[in-house]
Amino acid sequence: MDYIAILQNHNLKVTPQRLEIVDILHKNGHINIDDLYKALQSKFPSLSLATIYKNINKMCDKSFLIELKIPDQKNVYELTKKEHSHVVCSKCNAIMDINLDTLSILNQAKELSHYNLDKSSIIFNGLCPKCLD
Amino acid sequence: MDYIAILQNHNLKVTPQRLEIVDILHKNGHINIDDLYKALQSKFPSLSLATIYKNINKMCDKSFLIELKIPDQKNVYELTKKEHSHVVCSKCNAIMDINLDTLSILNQAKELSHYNLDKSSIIFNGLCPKCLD
DNA sequence: CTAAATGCAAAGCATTTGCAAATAT
DNA sequence: ATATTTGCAAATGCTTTGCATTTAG
Repeated sequence: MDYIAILQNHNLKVTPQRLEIVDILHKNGHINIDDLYKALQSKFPSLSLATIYKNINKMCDKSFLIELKIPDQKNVYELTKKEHSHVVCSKCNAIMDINLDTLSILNQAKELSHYNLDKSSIIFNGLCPKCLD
Repeated sequence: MDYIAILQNHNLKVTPQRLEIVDILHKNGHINIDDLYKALQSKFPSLSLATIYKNINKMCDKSFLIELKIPDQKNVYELTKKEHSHVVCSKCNAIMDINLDTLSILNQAKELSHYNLDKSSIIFNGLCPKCLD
């Protein structure tokens, strides 16, 4: 995947730090600030948390990233992609994307609330197959 | 509603501060820490934020309260009641409860994920009827 | 009487800000 | 050449903790 073009399309200068951040996000799917920091240490020993925060915030502002607020856990970040929902393992914290029939759920919510809804944040909690054993 | 009994049922001593917290929660439906603090000032000028945090945390531990993490907003708290979802106005921050067909949504999520899910957190964003005008 | 709750001040984290030096375009 | 980004240190802000005092049961 062409991270360089993606960054440029969002008016973000292409720095080595950013490329690595995007790469880690792409490989991990979802990651929190601390784990991202740890994952960056080896390649950029001098990289500071401040830089991570600045980048993550800017990327969120540009809708390049999405911030996920998960009950009882730290916020995690993921590259923006097609709308989807999440299931989270209460034991090992594994996060998985799922594609619900969001449209019908959203319509249900619109009818019930009379709000003009455009976004949904749907998160489930439970045990993943591995932790079930 | 009998707040005293409710507190006692959860092994929480009945203090004037707690009664007022529960009363405010009951009247407001959803409230964040700061607004709760402000709302308590007049009746308890000496009440400290530490006390609020201690109480809110204890009440959450006892499943007497639920913490709601809303995208781009401060966490809010509500008295635990029958499972439900929330719609939030992106403009005035009004929060409304709705009763979706959670069971079928949960089943859909179970099938897709193969997780053994037991909890869901479903939040929608958009404009409320008032802010639409 | 005992255990728990309150309120204050201090401590602890997470996140943001300011600024000088480095880097991307 | 200019504007942006980085990285450090300091500042901010939110939440928790410790402890002495008060209060509930």
